[in-house]
Amino acid sequence: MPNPVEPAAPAPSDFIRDIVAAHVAEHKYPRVHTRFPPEPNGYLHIGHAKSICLNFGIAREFGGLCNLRMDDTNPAKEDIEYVESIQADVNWLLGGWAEDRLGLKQHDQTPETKTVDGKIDFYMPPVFGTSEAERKHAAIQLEPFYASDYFDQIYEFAVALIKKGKAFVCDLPPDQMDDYRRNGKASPFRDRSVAENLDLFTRMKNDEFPDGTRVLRAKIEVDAANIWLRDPLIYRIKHADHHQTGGKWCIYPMYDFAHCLSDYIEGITHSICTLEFEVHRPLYDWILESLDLPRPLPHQYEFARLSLSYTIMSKRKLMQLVDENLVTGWDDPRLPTLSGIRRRGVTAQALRDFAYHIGITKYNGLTDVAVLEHAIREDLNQRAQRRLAVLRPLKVVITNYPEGQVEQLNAVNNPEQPETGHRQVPFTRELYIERDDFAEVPPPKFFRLKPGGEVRLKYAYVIKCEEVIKDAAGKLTELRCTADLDSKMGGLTAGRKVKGTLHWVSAAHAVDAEVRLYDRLFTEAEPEQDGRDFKSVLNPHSLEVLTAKGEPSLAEANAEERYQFERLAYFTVDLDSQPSKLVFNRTITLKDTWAKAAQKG
RNA sequence: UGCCCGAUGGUGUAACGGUAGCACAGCAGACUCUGAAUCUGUUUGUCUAGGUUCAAAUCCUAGUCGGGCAACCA
Repeated sequence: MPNPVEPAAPAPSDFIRDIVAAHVAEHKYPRVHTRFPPEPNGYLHIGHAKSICLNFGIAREFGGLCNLRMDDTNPAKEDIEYVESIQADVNWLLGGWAEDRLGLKQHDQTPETKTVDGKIDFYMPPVFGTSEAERKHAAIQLEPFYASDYFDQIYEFAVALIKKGKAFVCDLPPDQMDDYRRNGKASPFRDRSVAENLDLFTRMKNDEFPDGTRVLRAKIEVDAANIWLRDPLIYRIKHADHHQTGGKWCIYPMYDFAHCLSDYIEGITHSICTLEFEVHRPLYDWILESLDLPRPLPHQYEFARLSLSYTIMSKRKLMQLVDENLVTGWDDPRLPTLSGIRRRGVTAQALRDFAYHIGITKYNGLTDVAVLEHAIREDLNQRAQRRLAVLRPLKVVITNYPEGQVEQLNAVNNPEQPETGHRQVPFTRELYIERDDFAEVPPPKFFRLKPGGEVRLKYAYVIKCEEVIKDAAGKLTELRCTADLDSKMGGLTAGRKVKGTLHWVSAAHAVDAEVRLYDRLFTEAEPEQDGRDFKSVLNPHSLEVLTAKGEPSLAEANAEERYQFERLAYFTVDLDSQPSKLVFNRTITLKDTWAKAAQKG
């Protein structure tokens, strides 16, 4: 199959890459090391793709690495189903681009542990740059990193913090603690002795207390202007089985405590996240700086998350669409999930091009979905095999063409990639054309077929519409046309200039195929504008299912290939497709300036 | 309300004290055996007010508007 090379896009530049470039120039770190740390509590979406392309793009451009890490510190919300889908999505998006930058770890690998001069250190280096085949050959099983891999180490760090007098066990009930924090009041348990804190924290770990009765808090500043510095909670009791560690723990670290330490343990240099974590950065730094760690510390940088018009991105709301069966599942082709986008027929390449085009800033804007659509079309135009298929058939009989005759005509597979060659398309007396390509009363500038008018049938003849046949109800059933039999490629009148060219299929040879015509899921650019319920603006026409007539070669269509049904849209084989029942998803329509002109009238 | 962050055409971005550029969208045209693609042209912009400077999108101050945070979520 054609495999267009990565377009020679200029290396992107943005404020984060500028920082990394400066660090590289001054040799601040031995190696640039980023990470992509999703929580396995939902499916990845196109917003995550922006982050993946940033983190792996940086690794790629600066000769570094990027770890895939499950940020799994809240077993109540997480599930193994999500860790599996995340791995699949990341592998797909990285394929042919940055898989050699992906940092993974061996199964059962544990952090290297050292204590030097009373300083504790844990380090978990990645395995990287191995292909699937190499891994199989070496019989090593690689998997993502997990924050839960470090629960022992993170626990040790918490103990270290207690010993330094920088953390304490707090017995305040949740609502009271919130109240104290809001008002900048010190917890009455703030000044417990190190020994008592150590004892209590150990007993928390040993399952002596029920959920919610005690927490471990960092001892920073009771009335700091930044609320995240007001003695934040770093460990809570939660009696829940964890998808990775099972029943081993009944206490789990909070995000703020686990994240910076996971970054440190993995040797991350640039910890890139979205803007809402900006106010957490002082806490990120405080924890690492308080622990007296021997290796270089990671630093956090924030960028604006992606918002797309006609799209919702919140995991919770996507889950709602799935749970309420408003879509068919997480991989519904109308969803902005990576699995949905993939099923729709969008390539990883197109998504990466999109990610590069939108840039990285700290401004919370709304990206026009047209930018995405443009990236998809550009990619598919290069790679898609052209085919003839009719979505809404209208029968045409060529009255001067011999009955029973079959001509095999040469059709170009992809004019953008001439080396993909040709295929044969059968032409006969009875054909189907697109219903929309005929108008009994043509609007102005209509240069498709009309009574008495002429059009070119692609790769075949110029035909003239002689007669319009209707049934008793007055419904159009058939067109009777004559062909200029000298007008096909190489013929005497092949050079005739006819304004319109139509796609068609031979009625006798056509294969039936289910086509799923997807459109935007919402009718409004901002589904949640002014607090309106996004479900109130669902597009009732986001999916239309038809049975199309396709040229015979479509029977051999395969899932890896992309197709353009000429003059209509790009399609891909759906995973529901069977040899006995073909199913195609419409990825995206071709640009249609005629539709726009016709609408304007 | 407090704290933090941001603001460049319709949208997204670049310009790092010295000619406001690019992409998408729009519009007009050329070409076309895809009303696609391709090509050409083109409309539209530095939030406001002060200040610094020979010179400000850029630096400073204030304001306006927008976003985020104030979970035993991440």
